[in-house]
Amino acid sequence: METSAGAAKTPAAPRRKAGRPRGELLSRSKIGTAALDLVGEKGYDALTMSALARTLGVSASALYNHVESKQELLQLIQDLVMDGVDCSGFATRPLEEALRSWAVSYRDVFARHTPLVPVIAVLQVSGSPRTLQMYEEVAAGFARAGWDGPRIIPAIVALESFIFGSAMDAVAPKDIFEVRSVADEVPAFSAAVDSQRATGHDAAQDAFSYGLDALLRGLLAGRA
Amino acid sequence: METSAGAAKTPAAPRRKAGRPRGELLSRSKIGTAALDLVGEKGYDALTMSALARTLGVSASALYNHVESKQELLQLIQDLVMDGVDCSGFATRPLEEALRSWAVSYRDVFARHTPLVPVIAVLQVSGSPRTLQMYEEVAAGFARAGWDGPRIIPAIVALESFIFGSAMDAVAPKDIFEVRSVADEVPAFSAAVDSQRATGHDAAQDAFSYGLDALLRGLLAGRA
DNA sequence: AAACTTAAATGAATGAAGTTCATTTATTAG
DNA sequence: CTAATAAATGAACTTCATTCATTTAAGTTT
Repeated sequence: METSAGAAKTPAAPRRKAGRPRGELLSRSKIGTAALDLVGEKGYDALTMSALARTLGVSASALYNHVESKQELLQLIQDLVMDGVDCSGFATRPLEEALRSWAVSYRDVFARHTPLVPVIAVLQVSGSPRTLQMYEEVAAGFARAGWDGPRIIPAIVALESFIFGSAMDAVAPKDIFEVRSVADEVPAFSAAVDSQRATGHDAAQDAFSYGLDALLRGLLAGRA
Repeated sequence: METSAGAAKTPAAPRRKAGRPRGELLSRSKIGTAALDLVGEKGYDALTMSALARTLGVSASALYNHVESKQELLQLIQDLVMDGVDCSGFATRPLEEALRSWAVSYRDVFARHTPLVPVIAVLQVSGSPRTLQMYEEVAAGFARAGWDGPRIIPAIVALESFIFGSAMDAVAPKDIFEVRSVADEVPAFSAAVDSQRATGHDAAQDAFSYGLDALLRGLLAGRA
């Protein structure tokens, strides 16, 4: 990271040599976990540099000795959050099954952390150890199932795109498609909305289930 | 909101009755198109209330007579942007073909407007006439192809989720998967990355193409 | 032990952004 | 003519992220 090829820059990485006032107040990992705790308790709106500093008993500017920007703070959180994604299936179970449970837990995790979606989608994976580890397990699963090398990354990215989109969907208000007021202007659409609603299912959940099935079936069929 | 069924709240909707100083300086649609122009020229970072007001020859606070918040301004832009999505296929061509060209143009449009993705994903469709019209055409396409009512909305939402995710992907730096520095820790993944790169294709483009094919195939097969 | 070096915390200051509000302006209705 | 009203103004407010000069407290060196 700090060595040669351009990656995230660690700012004055604590070299543990000289003077720190009271015992070990701050560190990147303490900042990261405190931020994640704060988000868990009060949500992303409450995650400000000064609020975070307050929970750490420190001033806001002190954070900048360990983290370059709020963007980088979000990356720290993102990597921690990745721990919640279940990759256990790839080692033992058939690819389709492993992918399905991975995708479900991946979506659930990011539905609880939607503000991270735009962050991670554009993030250098090499900066996030846990994220990298996840990709390794998934890629190994594909390889073990005999997939062509050049197809593996596109398949993963396609699944992720669907997962991220679905995570944002999952937190949308349930009445996005409320169109009774203009039903006559959009008859086919409002009929479709009504008949979906009549099933009693959550639309976002249905879309994710159907979509994931379709995507997996399409991907796995296309390979054979 | 103020009446009964929740819809977009028009703030003090210009009732065209009494006093306006000089001839028709502002209106919702003028604000919307000016905002879209500004974004087109200088990007979303340059879209601030005061910068927008400046291009309109007006003070920032004046905008709040027509638009409730910046969030609502983004919704105005979103609806205008929807005009760029090509829905022409649904009227004339077979469903799969129509969906494919719709999805491609939908992704392209939002790849140029990624900051809108989190906005639209959570937006009441009834507030956006053009968006609503788009849904109508798509839903009608499904219905004409004989789809079950309750399956139509989930299919559309699943496609949209994939499209939004792919749009964000399309603007990610091309070197997100640069892992040479840690290749030995993630052998399967870095092998996959290398073999994809060897094809010379753009990874995001490949992922979108493969994924869209897979998703369409899966959706359309699942119905039969 | 005194002097030097250095990581790290402080707190005040900056600047950008969205938003509010009392006031003014100019038009139209009665 | 007067009253009512929509709409623009500009100053003020708030909340953030971020910067910087300074201070604090540990090690290191001589």
